[in-house]
Amino acid sequence: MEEDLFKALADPTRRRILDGLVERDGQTLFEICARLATDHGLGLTRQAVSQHLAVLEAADLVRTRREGRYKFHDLNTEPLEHVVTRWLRPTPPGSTP
Amino acid sequence: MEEDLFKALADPTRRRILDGLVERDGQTLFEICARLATDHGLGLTRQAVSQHLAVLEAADLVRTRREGRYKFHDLNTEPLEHVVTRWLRPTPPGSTP
DNA sequence: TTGTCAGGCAAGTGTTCACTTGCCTATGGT
DNA sequence: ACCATAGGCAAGTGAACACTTGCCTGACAA
Repeated sequence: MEEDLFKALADPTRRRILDGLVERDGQTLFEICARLATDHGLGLTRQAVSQHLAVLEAADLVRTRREGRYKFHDLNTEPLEHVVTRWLRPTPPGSTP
Repeated sequence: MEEDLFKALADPTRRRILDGLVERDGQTLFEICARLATDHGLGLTRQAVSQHLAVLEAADLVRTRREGRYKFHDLNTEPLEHVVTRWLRPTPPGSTP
């Protein structure tokens, strides 16, 4: 749903998680927790990050794959494609000199 | 702020307001109220819409200009430009056959 | 089997948010 | 002057949200 997408993007921590996944795909939950702590100084609980990942997954911004006892998280940019263009008006010619 | 932008986009009513401003720029508060009611069946109070417009204005998505007792609202798409591209990874060649 | 590591489920808490109600200001018409 | 119109300010309410704590499941190694 479109609703899930915008709600997922509304939280700054979730946007940081997306930033981290752009750098390296296939991170595990503990990796994401560590990166949030070291790179951004966010001391979040493992469950907090897990819930954020659930929201991102509901928005289809993050895909997951299990291997053994690890669960890797991959970024999916496809829902973002037609989001901004929704309001980007065709600029009238001559309005941007 | 970036925070204000994403929070502004998080609410469905505010996204409808943006949709309406894409169709016709320079709408007044009562016009926006009427369009939300007729086009989308949303029976919102004038103050509710006014508060939504304040949030959109804080995100710089809406610019306002006063003329007499009227206040016209104009859409500003500039904050949306570099939003999505933040996470749009350069697709590796051959990954989209 | 026992211990450990990665992750999940569920209830509880405090804050933020959307929306309403009530009153106030200012501009314009008659 | 009057009154209607267009909008603003502020307090209050109920729901959604972010985050925590505590316990439980499943996979690997000794």
